[in-house]
Amino acid sequence: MLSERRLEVLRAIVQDYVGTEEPVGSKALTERHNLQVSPATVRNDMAVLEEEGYIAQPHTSAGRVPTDKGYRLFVDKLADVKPLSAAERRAIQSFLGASLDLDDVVARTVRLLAQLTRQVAVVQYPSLSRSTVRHVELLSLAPARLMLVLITDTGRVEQRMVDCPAPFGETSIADLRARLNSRIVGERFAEVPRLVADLADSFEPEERGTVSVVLSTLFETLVEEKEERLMIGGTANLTRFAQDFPLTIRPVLEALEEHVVLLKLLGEAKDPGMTVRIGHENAHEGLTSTSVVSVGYGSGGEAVAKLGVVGPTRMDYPGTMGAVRAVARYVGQILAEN
Amino acid sequence: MLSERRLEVLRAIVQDYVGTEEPVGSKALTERHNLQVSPATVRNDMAVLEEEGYIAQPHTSAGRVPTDKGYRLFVDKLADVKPLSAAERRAIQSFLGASLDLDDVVARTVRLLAQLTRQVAVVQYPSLSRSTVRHVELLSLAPARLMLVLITDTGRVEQRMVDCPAPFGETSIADLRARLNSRIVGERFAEVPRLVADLADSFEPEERGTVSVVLSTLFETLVEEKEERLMIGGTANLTRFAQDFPLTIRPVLEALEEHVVLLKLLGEAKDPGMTVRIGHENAHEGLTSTSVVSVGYGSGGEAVAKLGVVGPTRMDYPGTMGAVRAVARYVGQILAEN
DNA sequence: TTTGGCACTCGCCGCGGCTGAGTGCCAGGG
DNA sequence: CCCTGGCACTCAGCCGCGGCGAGTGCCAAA
Repeated sequence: MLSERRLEVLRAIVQDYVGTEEPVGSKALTERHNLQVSPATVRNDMAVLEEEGYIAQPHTSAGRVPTDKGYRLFVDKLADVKPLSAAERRAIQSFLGASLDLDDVVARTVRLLAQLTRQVAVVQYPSLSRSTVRHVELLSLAPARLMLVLITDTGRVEQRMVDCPAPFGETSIADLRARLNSRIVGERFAEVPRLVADLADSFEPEERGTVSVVLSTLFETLVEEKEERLMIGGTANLTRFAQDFPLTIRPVLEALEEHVVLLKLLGEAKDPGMTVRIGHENAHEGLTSTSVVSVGYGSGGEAVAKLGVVGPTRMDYPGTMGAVRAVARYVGQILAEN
Repeated sequence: MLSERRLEVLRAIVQDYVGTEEPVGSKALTERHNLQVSPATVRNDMAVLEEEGYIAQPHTSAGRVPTDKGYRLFVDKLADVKPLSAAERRAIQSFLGASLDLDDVVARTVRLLAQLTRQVAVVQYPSLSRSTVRHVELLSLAPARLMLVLITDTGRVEQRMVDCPAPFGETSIADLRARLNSRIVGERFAEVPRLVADLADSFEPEERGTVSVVLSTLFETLVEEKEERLMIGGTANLTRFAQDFPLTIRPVLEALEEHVVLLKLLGEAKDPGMTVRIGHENAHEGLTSTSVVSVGYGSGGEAVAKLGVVGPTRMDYPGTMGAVRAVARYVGQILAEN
């Protein structure tokens, strides 16, 4: 177990390094933080911290830099989430308050988060399986062609074409529509397949085939494929780390374009509260020198999706966590009002 | 007017520079292209070309580099669009062929274009005002709350909430829905406001207010605000120009995040065929060192939107133009089949 | 108009020395 | 036992230097 002062030294190292982006030495530390001890003592402490793997030197005779393990300790034990300033909160409220529909909410949230944290923002659309059904609509576009529209309580709208094996009359459509709605409105999407499993049985034999095709294409595609969408923004912020540029930024941009990767990443954060994944804790190769701060959000009590930011491991964790959490809360509020 | 050989020299310079990314000198030119003249002659020609502003030297005693004006001449007079290889065409077809719906088509197109050109791809969603109405749907979500869903012939679906001043009965909704559909199905969106202007008049006085609110919120928002959307991809390709990195890439990423800017850019390209804007021809400041190759696409004869790529002025114009044109054609085909 | 020759320019590269921040170690003192 | 000041050592980064070579412009001859 590390002594109180050594933890304090680690905290100081993290703070200074985040601020200056340069390896920090013992002398600078004692000057910038009033540690009440001499540089020599700090040196000894740093030697111990290095021994334990919390910090490292880029090369001999340079200052120290926190390791992933060091950041982890910092985040877990040494840092508090920094609340936003009143001005920032007002900015959030006025910016998100003017949203028109779900697409707009998501788009604005991404911009806002990128701006507040000066990092790359990622916002997942409210997940279907965790939302409830507000309305189902069936439209006949052509004799054997239907369009199915789903509306969720979070305002998300999904539609899909369905090609029927045989023409399907208007009255049958109305019938199916009514039955679908009466069965599943207010239910969670995850429950829908179960709830409508036997729906085809109650139709005339010659219509049964069509109904079951509609139902299966429908729920398969909606639940499985279109389930997860997300929007990212603020990629220009990546250029702020001029460091070892092309090498660092390339794999990150590539990873960000792979929405599947990001969704998996967000999905792995099981904690419904805030999750911070640091450096190599991220499974994906392109993101091993970045940290991901994510949190669930949703209208009312439950989280229906996640949002967060991706930035260098050398980031301002307290500030970022504060911004992410605050934005998540306001978005939840906006969705609930909808 | 430049002599034939001087044009040939310019073409050779552009080709070599695009290939090597390094200023090209007179000797290298005569070696790599069989110009049948000596380096000294080429030097004289280059002096003239520089005089005329087609090429420039980064610094004394270095090779020459094409200017924007040089690229312009190259594109206009010296280059042919390079058709794709059979393999590439097959790739396009199989990749786009599997698309499910419009979102999917657009997403796949972006990926495809980015991959083919190894540059940043931009695809605009089919514009509403240039599409025709396939179907209009009105749903009652709550007594005084409607949802309006528009489906276009290109498969695009737009929805919007409408808060009514007073409750609106089911039969009235059905009535309005039927009248709307009978009036505007098959018509262009741009015509819709005109076509339904007098629709409210035919309703009972007490419903008139609601109907007109529905119509106005509706068409205003849809036509004006949600008109233009686009998707971009392949930003990781920006990292291929390691050159003066952070400075170059930053403003481009910023510009790409401003969809409004890109839409304006695409909109300015009046030519329904292919348009190439080189360097400073792009009004936006962040894009003055990039070129934009864009082309309209659409189902059937008319262009309903644009797609293109953004890359460094030093790009393979013939190849890029070939890829952009080919992709646009296939996308049009896919949309027409829908 | 083209060509070979020639002197000149100047960015790039590798070398070597200097500097200074930072370290590790040690002996002395609370 | 822990802290402290002192001291020698290390090494990345910076600067200036000289040589190299690709490339140029000019000129006189064909």
